[in-house]
Amino acid sequence: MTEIGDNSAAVNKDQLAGLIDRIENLEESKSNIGADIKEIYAEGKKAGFDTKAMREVVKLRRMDSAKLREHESLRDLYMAALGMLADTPLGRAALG
Amino acid sequence: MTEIGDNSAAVNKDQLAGLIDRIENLEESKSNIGADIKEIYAEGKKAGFDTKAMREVVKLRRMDSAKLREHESLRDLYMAALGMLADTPLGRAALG
Amino acid sequence: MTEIGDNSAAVNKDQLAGLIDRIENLEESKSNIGADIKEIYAEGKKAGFDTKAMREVVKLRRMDSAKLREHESLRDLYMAALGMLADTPLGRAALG
Amino acid sequence: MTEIGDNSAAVNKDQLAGLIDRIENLEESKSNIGADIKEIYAEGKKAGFDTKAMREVVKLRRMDSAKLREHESLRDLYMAALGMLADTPLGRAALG
DNA sequence: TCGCCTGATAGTTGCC
DNA sequence: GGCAACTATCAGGCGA
Repeated sequence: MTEIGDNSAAVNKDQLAGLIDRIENLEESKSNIGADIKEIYAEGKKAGFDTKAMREVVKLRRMDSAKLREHESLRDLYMAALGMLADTPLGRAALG
Repeated sequence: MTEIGDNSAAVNKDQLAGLIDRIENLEESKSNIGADIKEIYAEGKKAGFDTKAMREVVKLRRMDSAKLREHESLRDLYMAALGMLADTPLGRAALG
Repeated sequence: MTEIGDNSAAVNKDQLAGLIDRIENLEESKSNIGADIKEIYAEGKKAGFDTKAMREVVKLRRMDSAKLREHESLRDLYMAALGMLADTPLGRAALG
Repeated sequence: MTEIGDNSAAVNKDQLAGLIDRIENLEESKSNIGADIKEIYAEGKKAGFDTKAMREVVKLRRMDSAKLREHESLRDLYMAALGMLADTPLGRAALG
């Protein structure tokens, strides 16, 4: 066991408390932002937009386009292997 | 308060216990099946398949195709509105 | 670049189909069980039980066996790791 | 049949772009905060704290203020609703 | 009955 | 590379 004298313990206590405090503040901010985002989706919904589609747009835009295409290729390959690439726009694009 | 005599209380106790028991058994089965599914994905991964793509295939197959196309249309419409439908297979399909 | 050609699809086709099939079967079972559970709640409701209360019983019993234990072990671990904090406001707050 | 034509896209285009833009900005903030939090944990680690224990402190403090309260109110509600069960094995298990 | 909101589940990411 | 924590999505229940 390392020796924990009063001083070093005191230092650590304050230090730890400081770290925890900073983390908790940041987490609260993060949480507030989450709420804000939620509100915007709600706003979009009231304006007649489809929330699910909005979310997917955001997701697609966030994805690196190289990764995105790789993922799509793979998925389409699997779909093709299952004989399911017939009559969707997606399927046609992949086959084209 | 309704009057709850011993008999009626007894009946209800057993009945309730039975219901709860059946529910808990079913929930356990459900949970086991979840674990089984997880295993199959792991198996697929070991066989060299991309798990993420597999999941999306399952998801797409599960979706009612009418709903799926509606969702895709909407998403593409939004993407188009944002000027982002240029150089992906997806985009070309939607524009085509 | 990975080669996305006929052969790679051909080799794994049956295997993939098998995996997907097994997953879909399990998902269906799971879904059926969900329906069964729902029925039991309905049955309980017809028998005069309060559905919400029933759900709470199930939830609470689930928590009691899992989460409360986790909570305790979490607390123990925390106390062991951070015993040095036992008499600070922070420590008291966390332990209290 | 819904009309998917130029006009519907045109009408909402700016509005949609605005919403998406706001969301993306917020998500970026959120993501930055996440990075900040990560840094603080790293800082704590360098200072000799156990990261896992730190995370547990944060988690526990979060639980203490939120979940434990919920757990209690759940239990109260359950007790009120099902007081009739107070002295059955089931009841004792749930209440115990 | 519809919309909202919470709780459950699935998916992703980061750590070991 | 597997495992565990966290996040985001989805579905079901509740209240208006």
